[in-house]
Amino acid sequence: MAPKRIMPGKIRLAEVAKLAGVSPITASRFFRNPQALSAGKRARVESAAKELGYVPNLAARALASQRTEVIGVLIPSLTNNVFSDVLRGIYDALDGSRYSIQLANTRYSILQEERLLRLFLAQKPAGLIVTGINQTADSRAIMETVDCPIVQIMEIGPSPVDMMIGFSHFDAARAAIGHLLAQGYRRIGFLGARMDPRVQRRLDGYRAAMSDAALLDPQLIVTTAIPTSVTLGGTLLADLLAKAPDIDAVFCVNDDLALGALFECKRRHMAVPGQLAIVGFNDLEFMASSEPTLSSVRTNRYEMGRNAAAMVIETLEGRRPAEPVVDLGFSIMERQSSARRG
Amino acid sequence: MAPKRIMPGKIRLAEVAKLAGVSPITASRFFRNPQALSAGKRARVESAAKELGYVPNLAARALASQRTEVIGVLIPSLTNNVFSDVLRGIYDALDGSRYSIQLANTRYSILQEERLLRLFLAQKPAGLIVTGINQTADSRAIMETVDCPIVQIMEIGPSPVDMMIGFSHFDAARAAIGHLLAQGYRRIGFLGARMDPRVQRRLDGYRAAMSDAALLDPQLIVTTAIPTSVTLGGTLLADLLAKAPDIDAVFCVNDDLALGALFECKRRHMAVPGQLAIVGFNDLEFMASSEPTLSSVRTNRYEMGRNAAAMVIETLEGRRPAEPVVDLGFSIMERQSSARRG
DNA sequence: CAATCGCGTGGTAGCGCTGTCAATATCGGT
DNA sequence: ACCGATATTGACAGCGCTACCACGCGATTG
Repeated sequence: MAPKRIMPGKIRLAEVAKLAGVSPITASRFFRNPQALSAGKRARVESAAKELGYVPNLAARALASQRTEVIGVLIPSLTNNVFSDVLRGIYDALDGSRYSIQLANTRYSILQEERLLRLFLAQKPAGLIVTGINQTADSRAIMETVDCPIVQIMEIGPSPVDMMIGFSHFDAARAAIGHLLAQGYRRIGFLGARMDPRVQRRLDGYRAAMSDAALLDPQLIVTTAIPTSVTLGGTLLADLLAKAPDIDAVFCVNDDLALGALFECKRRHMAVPGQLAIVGFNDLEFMASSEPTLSSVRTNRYEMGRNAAAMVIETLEGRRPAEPVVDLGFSIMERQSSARRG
Repeated sequence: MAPKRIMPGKIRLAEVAKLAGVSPITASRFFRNPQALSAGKRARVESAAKELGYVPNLAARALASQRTEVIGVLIPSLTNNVFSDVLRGIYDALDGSRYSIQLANTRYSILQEERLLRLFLAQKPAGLIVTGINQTADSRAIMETVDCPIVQIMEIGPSPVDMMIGFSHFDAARAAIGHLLAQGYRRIGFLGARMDPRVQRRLDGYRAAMSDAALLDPQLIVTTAIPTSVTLGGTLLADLLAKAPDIDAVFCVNDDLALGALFECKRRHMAVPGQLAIVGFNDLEFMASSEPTLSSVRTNRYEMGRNAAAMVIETLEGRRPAEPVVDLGFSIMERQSSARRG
């Protein structure tokens, strides 16, 4: 005899349909496209579902419809609080929607990213959010053939795979240097860690600004591939001071380095900004309440995540955003650590 | 005529089985329980799968087997870097395994947690990781009837739903106060934000230690429901100093508050630890490189996440951990900010 | 030597939902 | 009153995989 794996007491769509006095397919439509039903049936199905406590089986739905309601998110790091802000934005945007997140960590490796991308795509995600614009050629090719909305976040560039939201790291860094120049600083050092593509572009922005002012000097630049930390900020500043003792300011590629640099100054009894001005990047919360308060480049990370997720959802719902590339910009937060010189 | 939705060129298990010259069911077994196959067929299926680039359809698998390979994770906050360390541990532990993570944010609400729990459970997760031991009665009841491994993380308590990994916040706070007392401090303030259950237990630990030393004074305690931040640390310290100007030390329930308190001291030209000793909680990276370096209570957050995920996997694979409750402990990191008095 | 056991394998039928298309009901216009 | 167009609804089959059982075969047992 044929084995019947009956699930006793389980509430399926069929039960809801039966209670509502409609066919299963009509009940199904209620969940996917409610306005296609007449008001009467809509109400009946709704109350039947509520009464029975119906919860759709996502696996069955995914199998039958050949797509999922999962948005894949690829970020390079879970440690970096920059990404936790972005993630928070993404989760907030999806809260209450039918979509959920599948998160994966590329660890700043584009090969790892490609592997994860293939893994995600095999499960037919509803959409994809990827970090940055430096994917492998294969990754890019794959993404271009996939027919789900894709948003590249954190930065903007010339040729989006699909959509893009972020800001110009080059411009932001250049503006930060512009601010220091305007405040009267001349020997402006650069502290960089990890040196991922976006940090690299900040370095390019620094170079451009310094070069335009005829102040570029390789001695002013200290970088490392080591992941960033507050401790590292102190170490790098020490290195920089050894190479170029006459610096009057430092631009740090992130706020952790800036904080570490500040502590290093305290340790050396160097006045900030009296002897050394400091500017960070990202404008994390603590920058506004340190002593002295630390100048930084504010980036809109939460909004980036939130809008990226919103763009995916809008596209999925047929309301494709008018502008596929969104520049969220940045702003220079001028605080005590970069007060006008002298 | 019946509509056939044929998927052209798609590689299904049937294709793999055909190429390997076995039945689909044998091919299926290869992926679920390889050692049940004879060596010959195992090799044949393996090479066939590789040759065709077969990727299993997770939705079909979930539908047919009535379970998923998803481990649900409920955490209260995405912002708090304490949780990002835990998450990193979880993701690292699952890396390379067949399991994936479904993450949800309870925003410190146990009602929200209950809602998310129901949502997760409806999709039959392979396992569950939840934060803390303060669930609603309903949540607890639900969890106790579910037959998947569940790990409660961040703290330990008397009656685990299933498994548990963490440490005693009470003991940790009491030990921190014990350290300050041993260093000669007597008027020790308490700074608390958010006041979630774990922070509450730290307060209890503080109270116990102070009470044992006959030093407890309500004026020494400043708490708020506001979420924590560095800025808030400064504000709370200012409040405390207004209430009790004669304090000689502060215990902060987390490191952000401690950093904020440090900056507030600098602003007031109060020497640390000369006029005020500071001890934080969690031992985030910056605590060791501030000026002065800040004492803290080290908690093993990464290990907590990593072990929690490992415990779930072990249970799923039939190797249930010998000890269902794991105390990861803590350690007092004694640094400059709580140097011996005088 | 027959009865039993267990391993490796395959056949069959469904898991719960939705795509496709046909069928019916409703409606305005002539 | 008739026609075609539009809104609603339903029947059917199948998405890709696995649970359940059956079966054949050699090994074990008394």
